[in-house]
Amino acid sequence: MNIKSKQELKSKATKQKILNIALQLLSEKGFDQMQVNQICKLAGISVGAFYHHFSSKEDIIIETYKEVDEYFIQHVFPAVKGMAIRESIVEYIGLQAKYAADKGVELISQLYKSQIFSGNSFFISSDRALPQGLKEIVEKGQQNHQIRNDLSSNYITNQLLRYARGIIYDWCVHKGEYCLIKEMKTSIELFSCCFFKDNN
Amino acid sequence: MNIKSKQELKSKATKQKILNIALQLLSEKGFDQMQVNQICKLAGISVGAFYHHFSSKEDIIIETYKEVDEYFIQHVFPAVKGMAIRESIVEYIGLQAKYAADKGVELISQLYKSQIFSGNSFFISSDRALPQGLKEIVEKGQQNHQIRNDLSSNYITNQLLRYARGIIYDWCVHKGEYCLIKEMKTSIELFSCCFFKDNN
Amino acid sequence: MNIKSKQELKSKATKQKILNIALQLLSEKGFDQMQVNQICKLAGISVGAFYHHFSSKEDIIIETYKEVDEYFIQHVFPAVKGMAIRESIVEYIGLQAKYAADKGVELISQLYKSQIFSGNSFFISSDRALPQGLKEIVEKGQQNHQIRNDLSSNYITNQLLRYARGIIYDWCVHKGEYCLIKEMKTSIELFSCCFFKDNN
Amino acid sequence: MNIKSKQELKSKATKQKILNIALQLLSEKGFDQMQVNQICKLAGISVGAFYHHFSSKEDIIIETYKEVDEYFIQHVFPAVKGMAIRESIVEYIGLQAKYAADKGVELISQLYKSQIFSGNSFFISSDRALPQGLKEIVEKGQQNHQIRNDLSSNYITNQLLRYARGIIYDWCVHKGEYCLIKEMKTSIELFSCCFFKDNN
DNA sequence: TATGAATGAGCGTTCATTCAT
DNA sequence: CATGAATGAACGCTCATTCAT
Repeated sequence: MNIKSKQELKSKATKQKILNIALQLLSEKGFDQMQVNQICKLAGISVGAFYHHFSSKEDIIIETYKEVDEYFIQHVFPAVKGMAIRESIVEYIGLQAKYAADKGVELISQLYKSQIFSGNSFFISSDRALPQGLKEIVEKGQQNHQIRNDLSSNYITNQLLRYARGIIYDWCVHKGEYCLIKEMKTSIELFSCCFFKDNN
Repeated sequence: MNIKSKQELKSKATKQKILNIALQLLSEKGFDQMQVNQICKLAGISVGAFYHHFSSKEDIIIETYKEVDEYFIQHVFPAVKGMAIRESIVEYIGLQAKYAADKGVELISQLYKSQIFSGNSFFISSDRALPQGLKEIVEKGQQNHQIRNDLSSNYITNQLLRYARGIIYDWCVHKGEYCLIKEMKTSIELFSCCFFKDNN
Repeated sequence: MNIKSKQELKSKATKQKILNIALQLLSEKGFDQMQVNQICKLAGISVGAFYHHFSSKEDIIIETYKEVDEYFIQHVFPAVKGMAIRESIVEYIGLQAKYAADKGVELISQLYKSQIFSGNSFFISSDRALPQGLKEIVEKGQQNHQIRNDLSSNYITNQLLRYARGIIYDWCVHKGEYCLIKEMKTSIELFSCCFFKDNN
Repeated sequence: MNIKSKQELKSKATKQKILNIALQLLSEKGFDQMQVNQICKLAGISVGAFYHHFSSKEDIIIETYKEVDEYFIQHVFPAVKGMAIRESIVEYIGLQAKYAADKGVELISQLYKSQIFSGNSFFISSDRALPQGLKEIVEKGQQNHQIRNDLSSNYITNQLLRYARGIIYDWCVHKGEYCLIKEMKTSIELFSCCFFKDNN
């Protein structure tokens, strides 16, 4: 291992440390009440160092979504490969629910809350890995003639993701009182019927 | 009219005046850019008077909730009376969308934002007029054997409302870029198929 | 009982109620944090009623001292009548300590704290019943030739009271950790020697 | 001198500058009338800089405590070295009075006020330089058989300091109307008799 | 790379007191 | 005697971001 990679490793570790602490604070106090100063104090770094790793406070949120995408690329895509279309859609969105449940209702609530007024629209961007993955499944289903072709794959994907976000939002409003994963599975099974040709 | 009620009347008028101007500013400029000072200047009252009627700036948002049910009782219930089941459901939730569109994306965003962490769960209480009205329609549909009887009226109602809230949330995240009313109509028509016996 | 005295009784009761609640708040939160509004809410009266009974917020403090004087006139003066000079001085100031201990360290702390910057000087006024009573004892002692005549009765009285206040202040700083009554007794016995002719 | 210490030096200088100006204003106008804005304007810094160095306006008061012991170690200890016991006690406590008088009644009032409810008990800690110095004098006096041995040096020291604080508190309540230094001298001479064997 | 002192415009909020009713 | 809506000047404090070192 050479010097450069050592530095890189340390840099990555610092960034991850900042991110972890920031997310901790985010879920505890919310975006507005999470102060850059405090993150730095807890992470044992200087304010300058923070801005070396993140271009702005909001960048924390964006990085988090990148983490989600990473999770989907690493774990979800392989998991649904080879499944039947129906199952893979339910599983795919089910794993989105699992991710949210794992992160905890506090953090997810804060993310959904801050999304409403954030400048960036990373959350709903169709370019992200998460929607892309689902779109691919839908398109495969359309090629197989299992999924309706009178609606574009984009439309169907967005409908499904919006529905999923609606359920997660609902779960947040209910303060995580019910099992998100189970609820998501049932609801997606119900809703996805709208897009399949054989409704039974 | 005695002295006491005169005072009360004046007090109520002042409160309503503050509320009107505040909501005006809220939808024009957003919560953060809506300044207490400005509200007071426009309302022709002192800052102290504002804080006499509202315990904080955020209180403005909370007061708004109370208007929603009033709107439904006054306008929505009569409007859907006598319609066919399918139409009445679409219309009912469509009017929810209309209400949101009328109020403006800024105000609705604030409502959806503050719901996530509010102590009260106004949104999701089944006791409110809004869900009750929808439930009645669903039950009528079940009695007519148009709507599935294997799912409870409560379940179907909650599904529909949650889906609607999901779309409104999505509309907020998209900063009101698309027409909520049209989107809601199409989406509900799509989704409601899941609950009707004859899916065509 | 005629109408007038009924009214008077009610008035007195209201005033006492305000005073009790105010003192409760005073000891809990301190003078600055005790709000007139809150007092009124807790007492179930209007703000106007408060200002009917008290000319200002600070008046609460002044009334409290009047209560102290009342206590001394009612209970302390009779109690020390007939005692020997030495005993009566120790007893007199001892009862001051007892009063403080009864009221609790919180309230006394707040009183001592607010005294430092109060506009009124009721606390240290020589005209009050409390210092007058002690002065009489000292003068009696001087006439009996038990107490030094080279110092004025005023001077001795002030020295004793100041010393007593110093001890009470100390007790406050120590958060009432020691027994004020015992400490006061011992200390006054020690200090009062300075003013007696036969020091043994 | 390296970069780091340069920064540190500048930081310290700024903090000291703020402190000096704040204390100046404090004794001139009192705590409430001393405005953070004004401090900053006079110090030629931004409001943010003030809050970078002090967590609140009250923090100014707290910082002042730390100077007292320094003053005693630097000035008082040398001054009383070699004096006779009686003189040194009077002088020692007299210099405490001089310190208070020099600082001004406003500042000292603030100290005495905030002591009552402060978390730390700086005033009454026996570990500080101030009480330690007095205790040493008392112990020397006991070894010389000038001071009573039936009372512990601790007890006598505490009695004297408490008495002194009582007088300073009284001086504060009287808004510095009389000469604290003269009053302290006379009073300590009077009181200290209680602890000397030859009372004349 | 990293530090951390400095920026500074801007805002919500307080609350004893009054006085028309 | 009692009410309580209204006053309104005044102030402490925030905090993301920058940049000289």
